[in-house]
Amino acid sequence: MSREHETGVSVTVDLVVLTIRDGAVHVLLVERGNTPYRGALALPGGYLRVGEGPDAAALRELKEETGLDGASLHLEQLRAYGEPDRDPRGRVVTIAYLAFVPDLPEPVAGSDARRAVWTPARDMRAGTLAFDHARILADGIERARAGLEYTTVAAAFCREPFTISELREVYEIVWETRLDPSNFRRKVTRSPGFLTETGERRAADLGRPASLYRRGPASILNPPIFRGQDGR
Amino acid sequence: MSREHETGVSVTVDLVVLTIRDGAVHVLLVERGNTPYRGALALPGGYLRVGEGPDAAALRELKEETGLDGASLHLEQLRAYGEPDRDPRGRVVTIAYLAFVPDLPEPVAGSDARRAVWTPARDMRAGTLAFDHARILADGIERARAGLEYTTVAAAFCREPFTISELREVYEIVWETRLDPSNFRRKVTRSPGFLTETGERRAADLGRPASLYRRGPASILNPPIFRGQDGR
DNA sequence: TGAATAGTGTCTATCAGACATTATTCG
DNA sequence: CGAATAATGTCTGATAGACACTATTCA
Repeated sequence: MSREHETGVSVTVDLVVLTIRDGAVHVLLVERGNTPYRGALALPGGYLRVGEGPDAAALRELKEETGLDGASLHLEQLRAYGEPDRDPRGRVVTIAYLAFVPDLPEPVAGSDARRAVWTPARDMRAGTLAFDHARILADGIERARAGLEYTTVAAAFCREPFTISELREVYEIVWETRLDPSNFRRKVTRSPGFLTETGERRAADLGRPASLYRRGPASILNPPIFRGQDGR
Repeated sequence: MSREHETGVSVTVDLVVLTIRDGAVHVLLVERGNTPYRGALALPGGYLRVGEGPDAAALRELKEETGLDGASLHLEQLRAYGEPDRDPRGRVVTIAYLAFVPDLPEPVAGSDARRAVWTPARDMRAGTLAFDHARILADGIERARAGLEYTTVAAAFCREPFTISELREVYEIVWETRLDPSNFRRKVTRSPGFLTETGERRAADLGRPASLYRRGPASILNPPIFRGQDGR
C-alpha cells in the first residue's frame, strides 16, 4: 500500500490579496520569472519552509509582498488545491489564503525581485493566469462576496478611520450593486460591535463632514446584510 | 532559497464523517493499528495516491469506510492543516473533508482491516483523538452548525424519503435547541427548492401520517434559518 | 373517545426597503 | 443662498416567533 503513495509532493501557499482602488476590486499579482508560465501573471506565493506552518507562511508571504504586518489586516485560509495536473513540474499541493487589505498608500515593493502589481480582478476572470490561479481567484472573490454578508470583514478594506459612506462603497463595489445609504447606515450602526465611534469628523471638499469610525470587536454580523437589495 | 524548502512532505486526506443516531451527532472514527497513537481513535483518512486529487481521495476513503458512493451524500472540503508539529513522524499536511451521511442501516464494514465505529461527537470534544483530530472535528462540527443556517445540507442527514419532523430533528440535534414545529414547517416548505413533495405519506405507530419529501434542487437557503430561536 | 402526531391559521413585534426630511459644510 | 453630502425620520409590506386550533390516525 505504501508504494501507491504520492512521493515527492511539494506544498506551497498562494495568496489572493484583494483591495479596492479606483472603484474596483484589485488583486495582487506577480509576473513569473521562471518556467513554467514564464512571463505570465500569477498569484503571489511560495513553498512552505522548514518548521513553518501554512498560516505562518501566508503571513510571511503577505509581508514580503505588501509590507503589511499581521495586525490590521484580514487573512483567512481559502482552501487547498491539489489536482494532480495543476502544476506541470509535478505534484504540488497549494493552500490558498484570502487577504483583504486597505488601499495601500505606496505602490507595493516586494522584498524579492518579483514585481507585484495591483490588477483589476474583473479583467482576470476569463484571463490567463498561471496554473489554476484563475480558479483560485474566482473562489476567493466568491468567498469575499459571501463574507460581506455575514461577517464584518468589509471594514478590513478601509483605512482607519473611515466613514460609513466608505464602508458602503466597499459593499457596492464588491457586490456590484447600489445600496440605499440610509438603510445601510441604520443596519451597520445597529449591528453591535461592527463599528466604534471615534467622535471625530472628516471634512470633504463639499458637504457635511462625515463621522469617523474604526473597526469594532465583532467579527460576525448577525443578522446579516443581504445582497438581494435592489438598486435605486 | 530552494534549500529552505520543506522536503519529504506527505499529504493526507482526513474525513469528518457525521451522521445522526439516537438523537445525537455521531462521527466515524477508526482505531489506529500503528504508532504513533497506536490504539487511539482517529479520523479515517489516508495518503493521497499517485495521480489522485484530494476530492477523489476523499471520495475513495469515504466509500472504503462507509460503502457510500458519491451520489446521495454531501462531501465538502473543510480546510487544510499543516502545522509542523501535528504529526510526530514528520511533515504531514492534511486536507480535511466534511461529509454528512444518513444513519446507515448496516454497521460500517471497511474494506481494510480497520474497525470504523460511530462515536458520539460530544464525547470527543475534550477527548483524546490522535494527532490534531480533535481540533479538526471541532472545526467540522462548527462548519456543520453554520451550514444548516444558510444551506440545505441538513437534508443530507436524512434517508429519503423523509418527513418534515425528521428534518427538524436534524436541526434540533445539531444545534442542540428546540424549534417550533409550526414555524419550521412554514420556513422550509416556503424555501424554494429545499424540498420536493412525493405525495406519499408514512404512518407511524401513532398519530396522523406525515407527508414524505425528498431533497430538492436548491443548495442555498435564502433567507437563512437562524439559530437564535428560543426554545419552547 | 382519547392520545398522539401532523398540519393550518392568526396575531404581533420587528425589520428591510423606499423615500422624505433635516443638518452641516463650502463657495 | 445653492449645492452637495451626512444623518435622521417615517411609512409599509413581509416575516419570524408565539401559540391557538384543526386534521388524521390508532387503540
